[in-house]
Amino acid sequence: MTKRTSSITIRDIAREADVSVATVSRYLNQNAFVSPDLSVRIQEVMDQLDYIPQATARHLAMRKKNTVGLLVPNMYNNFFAALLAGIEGVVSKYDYSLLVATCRMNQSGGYQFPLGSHNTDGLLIFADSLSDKQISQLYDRQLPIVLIHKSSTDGVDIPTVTIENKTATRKLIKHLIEDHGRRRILLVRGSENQEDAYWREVGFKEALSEHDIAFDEGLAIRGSFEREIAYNSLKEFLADPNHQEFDAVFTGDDDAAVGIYDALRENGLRIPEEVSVVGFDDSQIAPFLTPPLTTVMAPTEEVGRSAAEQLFRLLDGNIPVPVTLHSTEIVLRSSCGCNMHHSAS
Amino acid sequence: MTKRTSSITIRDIAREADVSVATVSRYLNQNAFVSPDLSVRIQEVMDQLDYIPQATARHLAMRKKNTVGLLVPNMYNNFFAALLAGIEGVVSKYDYSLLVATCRMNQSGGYQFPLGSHNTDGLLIFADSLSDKQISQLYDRQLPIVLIHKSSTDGVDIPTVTIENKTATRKLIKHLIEDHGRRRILLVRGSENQEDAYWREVGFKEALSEHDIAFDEGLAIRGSFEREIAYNSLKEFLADPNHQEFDAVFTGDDDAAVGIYDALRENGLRIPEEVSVVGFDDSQIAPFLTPPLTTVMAPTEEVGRSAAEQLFRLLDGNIPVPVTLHSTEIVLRSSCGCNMHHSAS
DNA sequence: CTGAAAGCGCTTACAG
DNA sequence: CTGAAAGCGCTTACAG
Repeated sequence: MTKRTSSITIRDIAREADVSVATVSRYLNQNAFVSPDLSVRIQEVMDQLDYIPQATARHLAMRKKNTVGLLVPNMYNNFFAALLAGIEGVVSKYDYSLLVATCRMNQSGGYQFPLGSHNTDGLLIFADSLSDKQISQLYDRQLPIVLIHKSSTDGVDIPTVTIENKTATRKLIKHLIEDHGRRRILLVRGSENQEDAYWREVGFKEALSEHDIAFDEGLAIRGSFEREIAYNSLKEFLADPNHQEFDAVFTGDDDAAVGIYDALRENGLRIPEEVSVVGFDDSQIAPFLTPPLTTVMAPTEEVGRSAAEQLFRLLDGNIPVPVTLHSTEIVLRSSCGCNMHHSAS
Repeated sequence: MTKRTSSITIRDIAREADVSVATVSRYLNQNAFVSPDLSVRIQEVMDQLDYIPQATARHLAMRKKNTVGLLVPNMYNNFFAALLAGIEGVVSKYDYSLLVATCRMNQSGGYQFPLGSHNTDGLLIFADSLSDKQISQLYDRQLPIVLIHKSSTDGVDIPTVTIENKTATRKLIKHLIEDHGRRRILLVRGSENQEDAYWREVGFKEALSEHDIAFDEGLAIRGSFEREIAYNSLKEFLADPNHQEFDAVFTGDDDAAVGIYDALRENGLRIPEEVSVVGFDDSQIAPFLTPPLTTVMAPTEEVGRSAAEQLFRLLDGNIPVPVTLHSTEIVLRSSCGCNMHHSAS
C-alpha cells in the first residue's frame, strides 16, 4: 500500500506564519485567545497552503477519537436505514464520526472486534451482534456502550434503548380476539436469544390468557423473522394431516408475514376471510401487501437517535437513562379483517 | 468530555515481558521474525494485561488510517442498505474500517467535509453527495476516490462505478410500444444533475425515436424519484383540462411509481388497462404493488462491492478500471399489461 | 497572549 | 534476531 503523505503539517503553517505551532493549534481549536494579527497571518497561510489538520494526530494527543461505532449483525435488515439515519444525525451534530461494522456472534471468541476501544470512544450495539460475554468484556474495559433492541444482563448496567414489544403485541392479539372473534391463533416464533421475539411471545400469551385461551404448543411454528423460513415452516405445518386448525396467525414480524401470505395462498386459505394475519414493524412493504398488513409501528429512526444521545451522555460524563423504551402502536389495515374496502396507502 | 485512558500501552508490555517495544511491535504485526521464547513471553503478558493496541497511534506512525469513508446524500434511500452491505463486505475483507457520513451539496463551500484526507485513506462518493467542484478539490489533494452512480467530470479521472440506465430504459419503453401498443408515454423526470435520471431520459427518448414517435415536452412532468413529488406532479397535470392524453407512464424510479399509482387511481385510471406503468430499481415494494410493478433490476449490492474494490486498487497503487458499468435487466410484471393473472411474488 | 518542550502510543530505519 | 532512538502530527501544561 502506498503511504499517503498529506505533506503539509502544522509546523509548516507555524514556520510560514512565523509563529509557534502552539499558537497555530490554539487558533485552530479556538480554545485560547490568539491576537488578531497573528490570527490573520495564520489563516492566510492556511488558505494558501491548503492545510488540513490530521485527525489522527489530534486524537492521539487528546487521547480521544471523536468517533463512535455502530455494530450490527448484518446490513440487510429492513429497518437498518432508518436506524442509521437516526444515529448519523446526532453523531454529526456532536461533530463525531461514525464507524459501522457487522459482527456475527459465534466468532473465534478472541478480542478482535472490528470496533472497540482501539478505534472508537464508544459503541452502539444492535440486538444480538455480540454475545453477552463479549459485551461484558467491552464493558469491563470501560468502553462506553449502549445497547439497542437488547437489554443489559445482570451485573453490568449498560443503558438500553428499545421498543415496547409486549404491550403492542398484546393489543394486536386482543384485537384479533375481541374484534374479529379469532381464538385459534398460530404463533410464528422469532429466533431464540432475540429479545424482541421473546417479548412479543410474552405479549401474545398474555392476550390469550386474558381471554382464557390456553396457549397451545401445537399452534406455534418457527419463523425467525425471515420470509423464507416462515414460508417453509408454515408449508410444513400445513402438510401435516394432523395439524391443528387455526383462524389467525401472528407472524412475528412483517418480513415473515410475506412468507406466511404465500404459504397460506398456496394452500387456498383466504386472508382475512378464513385466516387473519398480523405482523410487526410496519415495514415499507406492509401497506402494499394484498391485503394490506395489520401490524405494529415502531419508531426506528427515533430509536437510533435516542441511542446515540444516550451514548453521548456517557461520553460527556453524564448519567444516562438506564432504559429507554419507545412506544409502539398498532396500525390496523385489512389483513386482520378490518376496513376491507380500503386501498393501500 | 472525559478523556478515555486505555492506560495500558506497548511500553507496559515491553517492560513486563522484558523486551523492547520494537520487539513487541514486531510480534504484534508479525512483520519480522521474533524468537519463539520472546513471542511466548510477550503473548503471555499481553493476555494477562488484556492489551489492545491503539489504532490511532499506529495510524499516525504509519501515516495511514486503514479507514475508508462513504459519503451519501442521505440514508433514507431505499437501496442504501444493499449498497452498504456490498461495501462493508469488502472493506472488512481488507481489514479496513468504514466511516459513513451524509453530506448535502450546497454547504458552506468550505473545506470542512465530514470525510476527507484528514480521517480516511480514500473515499466512496455516492451520486450527488458532493458538487463537482468539491470533488475536484478532494481529487487535487490526491485523495483516492471512487464515484458511485456518477461519472467523473472532464479533467479529472476518477474511477466510476454505476449501472446501465440507458439501454435498460430503452428496452423498457420499447416493450411498452412493441408489446403493448403504447405510444403516448408520460415521462416522469428525475432531478436535474442526477446522472441516473439523465441517462434514463436519454434511453426513453431513444426508444421513442426508434419508433418514430416525437418526444413531446407536454408529456413530461417532474418526479424527482420521490413518491410525494411524483404524486403531486401528476395530480396537477391531470387537473389541467388541456393536458395531453397518455396511455403509459415511465415513472423514473419505483418510489415515484407509488405516487403515480395513487394519483392515477384517484383519477379513475386503471392500471394497466388504461395506463401502463413502469418504474426503475426493482425495489422491495415493486412486487407487492397492485398491480405488481414492471421495472428494471439493478445489482446494488454488487455496485457497492465493486466500488469498494476499485478503491482498494487505488490504495494498493494498482490501476483502477476507469468505468465499471453494471448491467441491469428489465423485470416484467403486470403493471405494463403482461401476465395479468400472476400473483405477486 | 505566546513559545519551547514534553508527550500521546505506536513504527521503523539504523546498528549491532 | 533485538534494541535505542527518532519520528508520525498534533495538544497542552509550564513559563514568561
